[in-house]
Amino acid sequence: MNRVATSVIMSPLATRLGRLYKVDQDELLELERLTHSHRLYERDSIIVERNQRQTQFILMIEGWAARCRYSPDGSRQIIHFLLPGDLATPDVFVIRYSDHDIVALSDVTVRLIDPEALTALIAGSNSLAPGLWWAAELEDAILREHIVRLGRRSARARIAHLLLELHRRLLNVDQATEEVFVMPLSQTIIADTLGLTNVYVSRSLSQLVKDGMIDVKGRIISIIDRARLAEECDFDIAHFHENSSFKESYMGNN
Amino acid sequence: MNRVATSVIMSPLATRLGRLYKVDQDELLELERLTHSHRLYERDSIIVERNQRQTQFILMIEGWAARCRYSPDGSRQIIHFLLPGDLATPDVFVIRYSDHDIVALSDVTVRLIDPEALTALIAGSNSLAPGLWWAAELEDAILREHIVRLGRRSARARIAHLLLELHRRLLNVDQATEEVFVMPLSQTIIADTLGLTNVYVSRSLSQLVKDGMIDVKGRIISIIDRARLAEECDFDIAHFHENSSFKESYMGNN
DNA sequence: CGCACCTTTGAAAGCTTTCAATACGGGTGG
DNA sequence: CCACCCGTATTGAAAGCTTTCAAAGGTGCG
Repeated sequence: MNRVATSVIMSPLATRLGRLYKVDQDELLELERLTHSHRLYERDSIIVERNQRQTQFILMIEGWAARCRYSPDGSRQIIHFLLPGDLATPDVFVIRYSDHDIVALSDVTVRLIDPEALTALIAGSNSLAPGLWWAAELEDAILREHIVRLGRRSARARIAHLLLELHRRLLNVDQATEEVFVMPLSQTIIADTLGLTNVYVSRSLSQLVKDGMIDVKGRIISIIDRARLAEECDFDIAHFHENSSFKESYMGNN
Repeated sequence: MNRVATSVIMSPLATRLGRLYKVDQDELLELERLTHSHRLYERDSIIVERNQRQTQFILMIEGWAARCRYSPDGSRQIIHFLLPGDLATPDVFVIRYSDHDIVALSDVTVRLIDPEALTALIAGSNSLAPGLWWAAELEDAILREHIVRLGRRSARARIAHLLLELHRRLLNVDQATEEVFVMPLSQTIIADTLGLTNVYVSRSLSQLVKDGMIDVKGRIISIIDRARLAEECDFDIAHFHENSSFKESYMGNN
């Protein structure tokens, strides 16, 4: 835990960009070698604060974080989970003040990159810009999916859908096997994500277990019957845009 | 209705970018003069279809449209409203196939711009790229706000919040007065947006009217008591990022 | 005038929350 | 090694918000 990855080992972001969006390996290495510093955050600490001036391009290396908003009554809505390889502040180039908090849900390691250094690197590359842009668009797609989940699905289906989504995202950064993954979230955090209460998350989750679709052992989730799970919540991986490539984009060499 | 704006009159997008993000007027004129074609869509027609290959940068000129997703049971979730001046396909540069539908909610006029022509224009400009990027980030902020709305607010508050948000967005493109705006949406469409039923939208909306917060006459909405409305739903315009400027961004000349 | 679409209203049912109490699990100290 | 503790998870019963089903009332337009 909290060990800082060395530069020779590909970061989770590079893994995703290379594997899923066919970004050139050598340009990914440039990204890895870019001057930067790592920073650790303990669980429950604030990585970015709402209304705070943003100055760094922040990249998730290890651990889980979340974008969230707090309401006056103290309730919290988790907007998006940030996993290893995700861009925490893709908007640092054009937005000065963050409109939400980013909090660490586990101990977290991030990389801080100077926006101007990144701009310079991108200028000398032809696959990095579309690659990073693709990663940012991927988050948008997940946000849209989250809206559908909140607006049109039952508690059971919301939970099933979230599990499948997180599993897929972890698979894409080599942090899950085909059937098992670690989800460091309390049921209260899941509730804050899905617009439910922790009590009802407990009830619904144990129903999924009883129905033989998943298995839960502490923070370890096993997908037992993916087909039934996916059918129940209308899960579709199309929105992960995994069959794209920068070479086929309008920013590629086509 | 459906009259095509001439190139000399600033499009709603240019209005927003100039006024809210301080993009240079002359560069905005370049954008207006860019080769392009207009296209009309009737109400209920499909502007972009899910899984369809995207090829054009589409700009909303007139009318309302929505990003939406249909579930197997036939229910629909509206993800985001597209108003005049909005970017319908900001992701055309890096995403090949759309993950959702864009449908016309009223008769709609759009501008179709060739992505490569836009790329060329942006390359010769220094405020257009951050401007368009800012507009895209603004949509992200609205999506995040929508998630909070769906996850953590009552039906009443969801409706109040949506009304205030749409009012603000229309104000920013000169399509509303301080108190009144036209919302060409049936209550069923509002329900599809807010994760409710049309019946309950009707009940909640008439409560807001009875409580003297708003007035509804057909499609014309009047904000009567903005303060109370905003307080009830915790509305905050910070996420519109209206006090930013490209000159203060990492892509500006700072 | 009549049809199509939209809104309103009532009553019953349903999903989820609330409140409150009990159980579990992992780490610490005796 | 066991007792204790704290955060987390589970369970029950009652209440509440929203949906469903159904029917009636409006509104605009050909």
